Amino acid sequence: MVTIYDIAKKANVSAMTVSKVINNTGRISEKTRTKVRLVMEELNYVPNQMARGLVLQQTNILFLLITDITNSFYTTLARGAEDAAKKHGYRLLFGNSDENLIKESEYVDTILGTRVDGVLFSPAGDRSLPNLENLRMHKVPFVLLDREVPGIECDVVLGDSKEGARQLVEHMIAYQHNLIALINGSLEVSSARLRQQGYLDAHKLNDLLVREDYMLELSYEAHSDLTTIENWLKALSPQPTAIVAGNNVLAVEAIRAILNCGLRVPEDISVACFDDLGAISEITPFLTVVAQQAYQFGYMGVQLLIERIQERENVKPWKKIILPVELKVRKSVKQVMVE
Amino acid sequence: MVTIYDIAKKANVSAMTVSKVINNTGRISEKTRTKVRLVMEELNYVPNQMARGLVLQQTNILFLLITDITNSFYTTLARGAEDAAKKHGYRLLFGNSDENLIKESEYVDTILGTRVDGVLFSPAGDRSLPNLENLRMHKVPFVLLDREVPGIECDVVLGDSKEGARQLVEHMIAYQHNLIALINGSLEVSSARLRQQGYLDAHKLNDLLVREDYMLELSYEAHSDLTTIENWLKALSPQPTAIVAGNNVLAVEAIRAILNCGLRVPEDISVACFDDLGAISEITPFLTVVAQQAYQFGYMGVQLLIERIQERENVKPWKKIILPVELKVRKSVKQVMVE
DNA sequence: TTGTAGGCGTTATCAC
DNA sequence: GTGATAACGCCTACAA
Repeated sequence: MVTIYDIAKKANVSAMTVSKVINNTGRISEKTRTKVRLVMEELNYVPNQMARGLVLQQTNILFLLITDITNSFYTTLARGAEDAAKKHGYRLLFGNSDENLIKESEYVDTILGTRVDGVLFSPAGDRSLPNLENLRMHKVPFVLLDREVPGIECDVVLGDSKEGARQLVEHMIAYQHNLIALINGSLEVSSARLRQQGYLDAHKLNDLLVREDYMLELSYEAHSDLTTIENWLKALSPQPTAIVAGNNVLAVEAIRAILNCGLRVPEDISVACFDDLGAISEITPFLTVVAQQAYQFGYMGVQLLIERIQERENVKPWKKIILPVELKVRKSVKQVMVE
Repeated sequence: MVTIYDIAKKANVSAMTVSKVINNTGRISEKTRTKVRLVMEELNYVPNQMARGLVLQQTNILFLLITDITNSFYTTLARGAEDAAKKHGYRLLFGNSDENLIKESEYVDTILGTRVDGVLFSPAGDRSLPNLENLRMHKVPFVLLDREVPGIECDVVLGDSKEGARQLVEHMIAYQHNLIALINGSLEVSSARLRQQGYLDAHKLNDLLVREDYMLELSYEAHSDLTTIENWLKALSPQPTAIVAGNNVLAVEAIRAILNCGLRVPEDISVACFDDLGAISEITPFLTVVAQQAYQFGYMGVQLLIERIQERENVKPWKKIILPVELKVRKSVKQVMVE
């Protein structure tokens, strides 16, 4: 491993001089500067960030923890975070918790151990609280993405979940549906609660009866537990004519379950959901969705985070950004014929 | 920041004793062990991995660099790598190069600086060579994923690109197509070359004429340069009845371009490609693809990497794993009516 | 069983 | 302009 001492020896200067050349600090004559630079090139020197981080107490690295690397919402978000981080001169590292609290806490350990400068955190749910408190206790700045966690105050970037769910339901209603079910993520996740609230609000506003058994609580993560959905569907009487899904993963599972039951979408049951699918939506525009500005989640999250890192002690009030949603009407919702 | 010295002071022992408790090394009495553990809990101690890495010269961290975090092939691969890394007690960090050599080399700098133990590397293309040589020069073990790079010897996990392309073309031929075009990634990427080779082989084997202007060389990355495809398509005479795309991103772009031209898929032009799309394929099984075992790429890649890390100097021969492909016939290819 | 000394690679401070 | 010294937090080797 090449160190500044190797450089120093070969360039006939002290290690300190090398360090100064590297960091452009202090006064160095142009002659020694180029000499040192040459030797660095020659020896392929790369500064050891661990040693650097040790003394500087900062790494210039941001960490992004997402809950499902397989979901295009989060990968698009990641692209946004990446671009913003780059713009501000930070490196970005990713982690994937898989909606799993254990994995999440392992990542928090990595984060704490690695001493990254800040974290963009998409929490698995309300029970992520200890993990966040852990971060807070160790004074690691973080910004929550997509989900809030009761009990912790911080900067956060959210989508307008309640409004989105309301739009989804009202879209169904506009198409003459009045038996509208909800397949949702765990109610231990803030967005799921808000989406349920939006679902309920829309019912109330339109004088529609809410049936308790029409609301199925699952998990946002892909677990392919299709039989649960199938059994739930079969047990419902009357059968809903429409299903709103809490996110795209659940929508896909719902549709698979519907097909497994020998029914069709949208002929027999209409489906719409939160979050768009990937590029495929553009060529087979099938699923009607409430799209979120995924890229912006990441981009703005990084901005909030960097502000927070740079102000440090300067206790600004926490910011909450709520990004608007957009209904994209496609083909998975059928107009019900009124007899 | 809590250090082992803080623990030591509070527990009335030396820092060394604390270190031994943390690492389960040396002989420590049960009494002091629990005493130290208690204080660690109380003070919420987290070992500083930078300091640790500095002296140990290893981090227990693996790095996965992918070229397109937005492509489900790579995210599924990432899940596989994650699971394998976890199984072996390593942490996994991700990076996304976006098929961009500059970003790639920046990540290499991060990798080098961070002193991770090993790297899973999906190179942007042949011109990634300097980046790989950089890794090699610094003795960082790495495994190439999905693409080879001429000029560097190393472990590698590949898909059977040539065979897959051949199957794609022969599928078209079986459906009576004989005007089959190819939209491919840059020929500076090994997989694109092999896919072109498979395309050519299939033509030869079936006594089909190869038209130079039927082969369009673009980039695997999503750049939405639709007009290029549109203009190319319009200039072709006779117009192809089928298009094979080098990957899923290109297929989506091809289809969009076709639609923009006022044509339909598959009625006017059939399309099939390499790599499956995400979960959506299961509910709207539209695009005919040659699917790769994405998860296995990551999983096996980590296994190769860890073997390499642990053997270190023990110069085993390089391994090349070629994963088989699977044709999934769906609806984007039309049977041509033979007059 | 526990503690001391030295060093991993870097930088801040201050003297020359 | 340049360099010696100490420190960042931890671990190995050795001593007590």
